[in-house]
Amino acid sequence: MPRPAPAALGRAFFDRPAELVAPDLLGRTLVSDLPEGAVELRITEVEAYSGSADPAAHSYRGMTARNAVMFGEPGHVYVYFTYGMHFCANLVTGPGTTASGVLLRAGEIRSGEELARRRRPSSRSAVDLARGPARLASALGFDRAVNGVDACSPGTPVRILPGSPPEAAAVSAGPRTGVSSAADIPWRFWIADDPTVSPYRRHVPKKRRTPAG
DNA sequence: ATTAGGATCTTCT
DNA sequence: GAAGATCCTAATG
Repeated sequence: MPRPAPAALGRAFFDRPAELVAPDLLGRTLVSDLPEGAVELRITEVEAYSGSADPAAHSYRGMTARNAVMFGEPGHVYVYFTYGMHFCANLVTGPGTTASGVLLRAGEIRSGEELARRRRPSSRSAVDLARGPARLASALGFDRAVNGVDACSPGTPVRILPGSPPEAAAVSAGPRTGVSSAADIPWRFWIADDPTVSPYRRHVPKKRRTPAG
């Protein structure tokens, strides 16, 4: 007898290297089920960050208060605050507790668009609601309160529906966006020709304000 | 479509 | 003290 399909992806899915989990997340549905309401998003762009060997990963220099969740169990949500105003969200991956993760970079809102629009009034078109990692986190209502949430437990406010990933031929890969080190590693994955994928931007060091001449 | 500059504050050096 | 896994607006082609 076939057993019923699981309601959400389980721990084993995330207990693999980030660069394998990342493309496998594309095309799947992420559910944000917070008190304010539910939003569903089809994942279209991700980036893999791999613990100790990856100089671009937040975990590269060891555990800190900020990145502690990355060092825990795979399948939890790692949310960080950046540029003094934005949140971005990752899913922690394995194998084991290797402090690896997948940054959720972009997606297409499939339901709850009204709530997403309320959270992101500056987006003029629907494809822009979650086109970029901070936009995505904002559209889903992710902030500090979501950091550390287990996406694999029953009744969790964050989960990934199994769905079906895209054909390998539809997946593109390239260098990660906005990273200053290891800029050559092609660990950004996206669904080719999808309008919700964010534009690639190379890292540019921010220019300091010049006090005088 | 592409570019440039500013916003804003946590985090780690 | 300096940089940052970014976004917005305005100006320009």
